[in-house]
Amino acid sequence: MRVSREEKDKSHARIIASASRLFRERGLGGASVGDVMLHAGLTHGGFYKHFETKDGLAESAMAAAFSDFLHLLETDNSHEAFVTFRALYLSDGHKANPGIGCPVAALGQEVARGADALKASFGAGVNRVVSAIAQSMKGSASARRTAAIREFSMLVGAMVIARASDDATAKEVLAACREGARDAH
Amino acid sequence: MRVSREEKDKSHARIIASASRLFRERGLGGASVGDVMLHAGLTHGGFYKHFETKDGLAESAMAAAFSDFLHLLETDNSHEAFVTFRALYLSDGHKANPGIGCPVAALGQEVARGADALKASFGAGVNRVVSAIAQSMKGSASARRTAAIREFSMLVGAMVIARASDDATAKEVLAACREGARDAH
DNA sequence: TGTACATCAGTGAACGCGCGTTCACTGATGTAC
DNA sequence: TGTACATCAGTGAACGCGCGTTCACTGATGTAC
Repeated sequence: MRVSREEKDKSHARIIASASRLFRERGLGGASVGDVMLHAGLTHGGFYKHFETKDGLAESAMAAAFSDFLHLLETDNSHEAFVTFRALYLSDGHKANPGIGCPVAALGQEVARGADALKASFGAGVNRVVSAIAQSMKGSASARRTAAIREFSMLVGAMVIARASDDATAKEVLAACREGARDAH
Repeated sequence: MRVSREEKDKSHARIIASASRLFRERGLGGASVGDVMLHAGLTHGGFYKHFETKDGLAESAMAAAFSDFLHLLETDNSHEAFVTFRALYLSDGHKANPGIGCPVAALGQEVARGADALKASFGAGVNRVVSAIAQSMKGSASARRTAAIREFSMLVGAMVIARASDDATAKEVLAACREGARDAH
């Protein structure tokens, strides 16, 4: 049965929120359209009233994931906020909950094999992260940007390595990167 | 028709080499058993004379990928060899050719969602990389190890970000990490 | 404001497709004598 | 060394399954008068 315009908008938002989480948890290929719709409280057939293809959903879901992920850093650009952000990034909680964590550490490799449109919007997300981190640093604009890129690269790499390894290796990698952070400040 | 024991061993090696490359290029889910066998010059049906499941192949292929990838670093532990290794890692050539590159940057996220057995052998590969990098560094054993972990994390993160982004962002990220490397030495 | 009708969000069955895996078969290899 | 037979690597058709997508249908919503 038809639902009101308002209800449709709510469904749309639920579909994106569901996809944003499930894609990060299971991968773009690991979460089906049916899974996403079920999680949004709908059935799979209605999906195409909201998106033309699964790829279209992926793009919207990724943009939403970057916005969620950047919320702390974009609303508070103090050095303390960045220290908190980095500690959360390298935490066991982040390792265990990719669905509400960094989209780069969760989806980067699948995006790398995806369409150019997806990479373009992913690159825009990366730039938002780098700019937000650079805000909280000291030095010239270009030095801050370079440092922010290196810092973010280390965070992403550490989380990818930790999630893909046995527990002992994961613990050591996260601890080593936390230590490095302490030395640098 | 049956082939000789020697021919079977050659087939086995070709299947692993083919999988090692195709998995890194297309992902574990993106390269089918049929693709791998075709690339090895065989037909799909014979696969199960060599491996019990596709997962079993993934484990063998990943071990082979780590060995290929570590060849330079494990045969020459000089500081110069490491500088070369890092320059190659952050090169456009590595970005464009995941099939013959770092297995962590290519497959980490899929391994993270895989079975514990896969993560254990992946973690062993990570430890080989970290040990090899640490060999080429200065300082106490534990300081070298921590520094090696941070260095490798940065390399992996930079490559994941570069491959998943638009060209301009990718270029900037690889350049920033190359610069950081120069500063540190 | 009421009424008649067109619209369309959501449902659930169905589609074609590619996947991992199984299987009957072939014929050269390896082995027992 | 030669022969007869069992083994088994490789082939290609077939399987069941889940996927993205399509479609006919339903009935409440939105709109024209």
